[in-house]
Amino acid sequence: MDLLSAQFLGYEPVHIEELIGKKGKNQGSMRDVELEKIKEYAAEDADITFQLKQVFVPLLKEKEVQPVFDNVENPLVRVLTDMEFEGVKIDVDFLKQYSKELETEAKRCEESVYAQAGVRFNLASPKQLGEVLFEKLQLDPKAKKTKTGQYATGEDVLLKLANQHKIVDDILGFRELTKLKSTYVDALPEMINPKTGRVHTSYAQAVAVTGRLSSNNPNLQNIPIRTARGREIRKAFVPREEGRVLLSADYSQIELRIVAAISGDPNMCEAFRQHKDIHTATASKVYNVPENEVTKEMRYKAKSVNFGIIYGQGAFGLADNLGISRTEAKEIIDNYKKEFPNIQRYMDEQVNFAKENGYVQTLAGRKRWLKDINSSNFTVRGYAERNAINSPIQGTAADMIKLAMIKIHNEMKTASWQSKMILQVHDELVFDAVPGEVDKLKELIIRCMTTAMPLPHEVPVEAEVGMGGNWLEAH
DNA sequence: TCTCTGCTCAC
DNA sequence: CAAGTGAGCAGAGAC
Repeated sequence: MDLLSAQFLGYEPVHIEELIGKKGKNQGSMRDVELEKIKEYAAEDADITFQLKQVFVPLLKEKEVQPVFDNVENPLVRVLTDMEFEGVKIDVDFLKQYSKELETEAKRCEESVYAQAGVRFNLASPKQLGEVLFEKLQLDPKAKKTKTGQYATGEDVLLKLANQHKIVDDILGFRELTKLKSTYVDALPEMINPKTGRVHTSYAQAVAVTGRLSSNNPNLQNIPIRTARGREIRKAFVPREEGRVLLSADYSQIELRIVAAISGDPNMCEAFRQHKDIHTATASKVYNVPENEVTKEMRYKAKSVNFGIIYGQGAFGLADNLGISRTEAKEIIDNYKKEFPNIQRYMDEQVNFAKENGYVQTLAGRKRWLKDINSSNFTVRGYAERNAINSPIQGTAADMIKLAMIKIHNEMKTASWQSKMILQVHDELVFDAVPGEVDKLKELIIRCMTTAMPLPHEVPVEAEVGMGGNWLEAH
């Protein structure tokens, strides 16, 4: 859904691009298909449900997904429409000020790079940067190239050169600062709808193949949080009015809980049932030490393995990721498989199921078709096999939060609350709340998120909620 | 002006 | 060969 289609659900039409007098740069094809279809069927005065089925059924492939359509996607349309319509307030003054700071800092990094390189060039061009680093400065005689023959200058490549030349810090600094400035700090104020004074994202319901939502114009699902400078940007996401607060609720380790539950692995299920720190518990098993003797490094490595499992990562990837030898990586993975035997079995089962049936599915019955699963090409087949492992996990998490959103939205609507659900970021929901409703809202959110879709083997689902004067504080 | 590429942000 | 799902920016080059 997007804001435009709101008019067919009884809202006044608000079209961001028209109001700003500027066309969106990246008009997703789904959005256009959706709009055309809706216009077409609206002209025939057809029922909205029917209209949307015309849109989604061909995309999600036939009737077998009907339960997912009827129980999840169709009810979710109204929820997303409301969220898009409500939008989120942005503190423009804060961003304007921050933009200047980023500009100054970026300039300093840039000048420092030119001074150290002994030439001036366009630092924002990976092509030019590669030539400077690997031809003029000769930082790595075995420098990797991209498929188009340029030198690769991605973050991972540069980090490996960091102890060789001080220039690397300034290059990475420049990259971080200009990324933040161009993608968020300068772009967001431009996206404010003059009528509402807020930014209204569009959620795409049928773009991500796993069943996740995606967000665009602007994308509010990739607002920085990892670095200190990036995190600042979240301070600009504020309640719509004086006196209101932002509330943020996160699922805790939802994908790992889903792995545990659908694989039925006894050790991992038990760790969750006992409310243990899952990465510490994993490290304890893998390294065969008591939990109180798990070191930071052991936990860090176990965490990496846990995430790798979700993606179908192998020893090579783990070694690369952790900067350890492939022998050590293989040892860790072998131990992991031994301690959590059902996880390996689950992965094999998913791949075999896909090979026989041509698809895999989530707990709610959402399917992902994998046409390459029996390919004779190793690379192509390997990719499909990792999809077979990952999709049910990522997709089940998507099913769960969507069901929670529907329940929360229904209850808020029925009781005519003034607080609004405004954002979804895969495992997080954000609310713009009035103070008088905060307590009951917190209760509602936690209750719905944790019970919307109970997991097998009594694996508990947990969610945390925070509150504050901006998105950063709410975390 | 459009499209592709490389890169980087999120979960 | 080697880690899943997305969106958006600037550069580079085709037209």
